[in-house]
Amino acid sequence: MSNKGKFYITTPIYYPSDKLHIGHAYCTVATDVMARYKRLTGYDVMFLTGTDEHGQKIEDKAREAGVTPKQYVDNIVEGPRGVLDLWKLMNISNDRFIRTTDDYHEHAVQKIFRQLYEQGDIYKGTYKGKYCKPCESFWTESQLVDGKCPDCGREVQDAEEEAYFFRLSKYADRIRDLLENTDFLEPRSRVNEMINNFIKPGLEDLCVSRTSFTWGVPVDFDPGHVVYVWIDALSNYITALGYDNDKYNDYDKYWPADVHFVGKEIVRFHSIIWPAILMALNLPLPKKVFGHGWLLLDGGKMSKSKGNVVDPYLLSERYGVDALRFFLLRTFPFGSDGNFSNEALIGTINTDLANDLGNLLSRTVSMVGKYFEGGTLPAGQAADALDDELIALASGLRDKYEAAMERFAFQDALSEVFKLISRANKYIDETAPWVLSRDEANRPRLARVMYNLLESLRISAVLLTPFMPGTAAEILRQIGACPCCSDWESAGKWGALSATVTVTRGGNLFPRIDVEKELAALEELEAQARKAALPAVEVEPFLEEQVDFDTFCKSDFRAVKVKACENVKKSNKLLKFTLDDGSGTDRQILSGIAMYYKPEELVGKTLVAIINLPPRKMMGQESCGMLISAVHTEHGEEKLHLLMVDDAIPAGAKLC
RNA sequence: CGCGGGGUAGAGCAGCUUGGUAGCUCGUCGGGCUCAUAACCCGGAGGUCAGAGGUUCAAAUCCUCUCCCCGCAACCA
Repeated sequence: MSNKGKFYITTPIYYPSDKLHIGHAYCTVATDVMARYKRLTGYDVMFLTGTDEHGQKIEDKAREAGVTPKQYVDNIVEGPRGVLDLWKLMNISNDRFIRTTDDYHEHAVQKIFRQLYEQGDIYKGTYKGKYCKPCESFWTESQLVDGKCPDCGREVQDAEEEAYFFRLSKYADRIRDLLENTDFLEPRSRVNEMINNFIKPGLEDLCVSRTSFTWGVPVDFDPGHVVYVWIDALSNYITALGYDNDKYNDYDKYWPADVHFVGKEIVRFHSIIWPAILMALNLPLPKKVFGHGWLLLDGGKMSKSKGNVVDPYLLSERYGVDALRFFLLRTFPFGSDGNFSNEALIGTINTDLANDLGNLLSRTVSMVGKYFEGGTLPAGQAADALDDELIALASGLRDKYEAAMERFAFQDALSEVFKLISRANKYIDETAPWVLSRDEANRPRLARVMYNLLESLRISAVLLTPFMPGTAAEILRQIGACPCCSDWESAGKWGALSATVTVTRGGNLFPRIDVEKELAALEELEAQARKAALPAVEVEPFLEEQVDFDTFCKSDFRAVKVKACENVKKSNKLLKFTLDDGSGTDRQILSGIAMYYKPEELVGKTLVAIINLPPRKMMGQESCGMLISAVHTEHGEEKLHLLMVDDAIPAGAKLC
């Protein structure tokens, strides 16, 4: 394999305030595919990912959970089913993983901050904002909701705090030139967004320190200040290579980055702030920033609050990592948003992977085994004009694939591969090997047909390797490809596979999925997950208003005994109680609790009722009073318990 | 007039930069095959490309306006 030089690629460092979702997986898989592709083609690749672990939100989350911020992020990053587990499961081949809480990074950030301060690119000023006293939180004008605190809705007041600022404005012209006149930022549509929204209105200096929280890298020359996200997080791309630290020593080798893959919401930080910081540090700029689209759910974005976060861990376990990896890049154009759905996922697995690719391998290997002793093709094969189209398509595939990959057009690259897979399936129909097999004279021809199919599979498998490493290896194993006909070089050459190859029948690559059943199962799982995400127990908020003693005393609570209880006809909520209230006359009360109790289990119980409410008709029957219950919410579900008291209490006993 | 993206067959999407027969997947209808994971192959039906106007010999594609959906607006990929 020829060494073409280095390739440094990064994902954003994710914010571990919660478990990662399918959107994070999308970005990371795309980066992984690119990294594997570059390695395949002979580059020395450095692939970096990591986590951005400081900030107010994590400080808050940790407090809620009753742990230290470090314990909190440790759990999400290193804990069970955490970030590291997820990337391992998804077969992510990152060479390095950076956490912004790593010592070497923190020290480097302090050095960078100090350098920028000493050379005048960072200065001390005041940060003006709005302050909510009860919440002890700073807000910017734009964060306010109707001019009030977005958290509690109360009035806010003007406030100032001391802060350090980065002279972003100084670099405005150079940034504008970078965006408008180079292909630094892609896709191109993102450039307009940046220019119109941020450059044209004028770049303001950027607040790069905080005193309102402590979970961050301390500014070492000014206690009380912590470095804010910009310098802390963005600089990971160079500190992870060893910039300003002794942990690593690869800065000179790999910087500048060849591409930063980022989500569209952080394009601004990577295309404006990050280059400006690098300009100030007098360092080379990354060659490219690519802002990919989002995975949407039901047309809207994913968010915890919508309770619609899809769990990549679960999907990987259920369908296999390769299927999920493939689906993410096959289905959605990388530069724009895509609609994630379980139907689409299962549909893609069935159509592309099971029916087309899996079945092609299965039928091909099976025929070779059936028609040729020991699954070995004989020498002396007979070509035919019928083969030309297939061979031409397969021979030209690598170049088309490469062109698409170089544009980060994963969807197009896969689409090209599947054109060949499709063509090969058709080729089987055209050549009808089962007909050839009936006459021994056709043996040379039959062997050639099989060889052509194996060759098509081989080239496809090599090119699928970055997307589905495990699957591609299994295909190559089954068709008997040796390492020398499994590399990038060989993918561009028809005929690399030995003519007398021996195949090995294996299991099905991707079993077909029963769509209906599977969707129902997934919905059930997601419902459970949603439920688990809701608070375990919630109770009604307490009333602020006071009730005076006399009013309270007017409510006549009594112990009552259930003499009979039955469902009310045509009602699915109401139970009809016949009660002994100690007066000697039966009392009838209707209560809307049929979904919580069966009538027969209540007979004989001693309950509590208020008996001096005005009688009220429900479903044509009179209810004289109300039974008292305790209510609360569990995982979003209403729960109710009738108040049952000691049976030693006689009917009619007054509660006071 | 804050900015950006989008509105193309029943569903989901590509095509739009560089105008010239409207394409893919699923679904549906019909046919073929039997090697294979009830998979594979062929064919049909189904679209006034959101609406209106303009440029042009020619517009889904370029320009103008209108309507609708979504996202962003200092840190959720």
